[in-house]
Amino acid sequence: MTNDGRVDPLWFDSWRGVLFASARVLSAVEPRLQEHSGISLAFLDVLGRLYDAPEGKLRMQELQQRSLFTRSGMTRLVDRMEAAGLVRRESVPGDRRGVLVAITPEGSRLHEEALARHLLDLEQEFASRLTPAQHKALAEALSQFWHE
Amino acid sequence: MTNDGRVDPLWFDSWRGVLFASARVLSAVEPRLQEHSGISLAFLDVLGRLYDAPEGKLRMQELQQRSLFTRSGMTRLVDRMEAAGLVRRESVPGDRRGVLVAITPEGSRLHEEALARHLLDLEQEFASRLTPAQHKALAEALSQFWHE
DNA sequence: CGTCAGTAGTTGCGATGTCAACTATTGTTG
DNA sequence: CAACAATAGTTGACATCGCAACTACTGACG
Repeated sequence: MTNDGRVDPLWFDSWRGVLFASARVLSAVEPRLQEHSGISLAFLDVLGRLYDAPEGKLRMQELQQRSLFTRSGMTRLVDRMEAAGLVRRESVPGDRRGVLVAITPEGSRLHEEALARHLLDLEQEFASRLTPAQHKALAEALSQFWHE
Repeated sequence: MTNDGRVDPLWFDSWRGVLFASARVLSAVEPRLQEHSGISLAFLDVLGRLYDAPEGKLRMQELQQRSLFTRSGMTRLVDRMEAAGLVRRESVPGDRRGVLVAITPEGSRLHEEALARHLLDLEQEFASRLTPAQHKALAEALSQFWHE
């Protein structure tokens, strides 16, 4: 039914590769993170950003913009992380509308442990399947999608 | 707070590239598909598989295995597509447990139109940002993730 | 043949995420 | 400085998806 077996343009396999690689690796790695550290990738992602931030704090706004979530999505994510004791909401000095999200000591500890294991999982599911030259090529070709 | 600015192994930028490329391109392209053709990427994906299948029919099982959905997810997806008149459930001759999903004429028409536009969107958001050599490298490096 | 493990698909329930509307606060402008 | 647009974040209603339990049917084995 295809218009003779080859509809796809030249770049299509490259797109499919990106799509499937991310989906397959994520679905392999996320359950393990959940199992080992009891958190989702979204949690780890936010923990990481706070961990790397000055004083371990960021505004909701900043968290949201650097992530793949919407504002309301970030609100709910932080709700859950706060309920789990990993972050704390604080007020922003000088702007009573804003909210500052601060990582707790428990959040920091969990982040360190979870990230270490997570990197091992990623190593196995993704990194080890490509050569160093391939990693270099991927990084260069695709950096434009996150580098701003 | 990072253990001095560089925790990440060498392959990390390559992974981040894959992750962000897929997320950013999807979130750019999906709303446009929705707007132009009124369907989600999941719909288009299933339509495509049926369109390319002999007689435009596949079993639930086959649809599910070739996709990124679970069995229950595929049940619900097909529910919605059937409600929209794009596919029809039929019985499998010789196995009364099974369900055959058949694309309708309306589904075929929609697929043709939606895919054409979708490829243009992908072209713009993904393909045009890389050189042919880069596409070739990506395709070769990442084909292992979908090529079964 | 009758029993019973295995397979196909659906469904209830809960988790997660979006959109649009809302509240509260800030900033701008005549 | 009063009025009003803009910004920060939250909330309610809803869509989507996975897991585990369920139904129905098939096939293998004694």
